[in-house]
Amino acid sequence: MAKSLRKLQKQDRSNRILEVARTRFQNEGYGSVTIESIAAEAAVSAVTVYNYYETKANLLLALVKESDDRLIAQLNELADNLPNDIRDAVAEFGRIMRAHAMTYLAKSTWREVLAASILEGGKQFGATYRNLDQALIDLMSVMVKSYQGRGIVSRDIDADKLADTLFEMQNIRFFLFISDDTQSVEEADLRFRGDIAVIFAEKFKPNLKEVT
Amino acid sequence: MAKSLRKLQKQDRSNRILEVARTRFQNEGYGSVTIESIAAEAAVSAVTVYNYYETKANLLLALVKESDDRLIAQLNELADNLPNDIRDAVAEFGRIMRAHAMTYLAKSTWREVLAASILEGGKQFGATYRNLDQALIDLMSVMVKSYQGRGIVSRDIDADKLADTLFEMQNIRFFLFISDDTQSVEEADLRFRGDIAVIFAEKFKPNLKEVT
DNA sequence: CTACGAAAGTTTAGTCACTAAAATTTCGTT
DNA sequence: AACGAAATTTTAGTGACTAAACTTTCGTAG
Repeated sequence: MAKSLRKLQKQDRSNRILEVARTRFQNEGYGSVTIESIAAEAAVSAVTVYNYYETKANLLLALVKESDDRLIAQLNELADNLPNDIRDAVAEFGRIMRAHAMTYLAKSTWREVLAASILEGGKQFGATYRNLDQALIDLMSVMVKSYQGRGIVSRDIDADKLADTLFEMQNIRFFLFISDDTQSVEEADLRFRGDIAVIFAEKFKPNLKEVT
Repeated sequence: MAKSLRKLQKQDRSNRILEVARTRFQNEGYGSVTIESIAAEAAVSAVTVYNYYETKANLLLALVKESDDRLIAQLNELADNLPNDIRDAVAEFGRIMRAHAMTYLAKSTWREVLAASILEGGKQFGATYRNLDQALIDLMSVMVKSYQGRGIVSRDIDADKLADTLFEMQNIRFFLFISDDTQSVEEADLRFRGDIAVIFAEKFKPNLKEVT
């Protein structure tokens, strides 16, 4: 047999809910859409929505997850076509993430996503979010290693650790960007470039060199 | 006249609410305390609580703000007694912040605080939170400049920018620490030290030195 | 020192997220 | 065809939060 009717129905209901949620959230804004109305349009009871997605915010999280593939694709494109300066590459990494986010949801909605992912903390959907992060860190790591391979970045430094630090730096800048309605994409870009410049700058006095 | 009765009463009511909230949150946990019960114990109506603090999370935020003074004091103590290595100073900065947070609230409650501060975004209480951040960045900046003054850190780098980057790096590590119930204080310390090591390490190949 | 007006608080009525449990429908199998 | 288990719906309720009507109370002008 193909797949029991029961499972197909379940899958279908789940899809319908997500589909309705997507368009409603996009058109009316996350805050103004009620679970009740999503349920009605998807022809299920509200409780069923909760059975599938636990909370309204998780429904949003599930939606966001769908866009991950596209993001990863864009970043892979960058990784396949790296600029000469690693600093430009890292800055571009951040720019792609912000641009991708902005084409997908409004800042206020992203705040709901971030808030939800923090509250979920140890639990289920929070883990989902962290999976994406790990994939992105890995990608950053590939980039860093590429520059090491080309002899641009010293082999003495631990690529994974540098990638992790750079990614998390981008992460906090993304948080701050999303948290502040007045911060433009250009401003966010500048700030992150500032971080990158500082991170890659030589910081110890040349005559007192004591880096191990 | 000293201060109109009306204002004194207002002040008193506000204090009572905060006081009740503090003990209840501490004893019963944020999630299990209802605004209704806080209002009853403070001898006001629930709506009055909302008039003063807008949301339950903001009530929590107001509470957290109270502890800021103590935190700043501890960090000032560090600034007055800096170790020889700037990396140790920055690591200690982070350690103090985490330790302070853990003595004050449980991780799950901190998650509520962080989530609320993100959701508030542009608005009022979110600004409050950002004020603390700015004070901490300034403190970090003082520290960095001290190392520059002693000739340990190069004068070529912009102290304010380095301080900003280091602070935000600590900030994201704090977020991740709070978001993950399984991450111990020791582990968080190690991760942040990893960041610091990477940030202060020389990253460009010695023979290809091309830093401006 | 009293009466009026504005400030502050309370009541009321309602929306919405979310939950537990009882009742009902529906698929799969014997 | 019929039983049992899976899944959904119904029901009833809690708690955060809000708008608006209503009431109390302080400050002051007469």
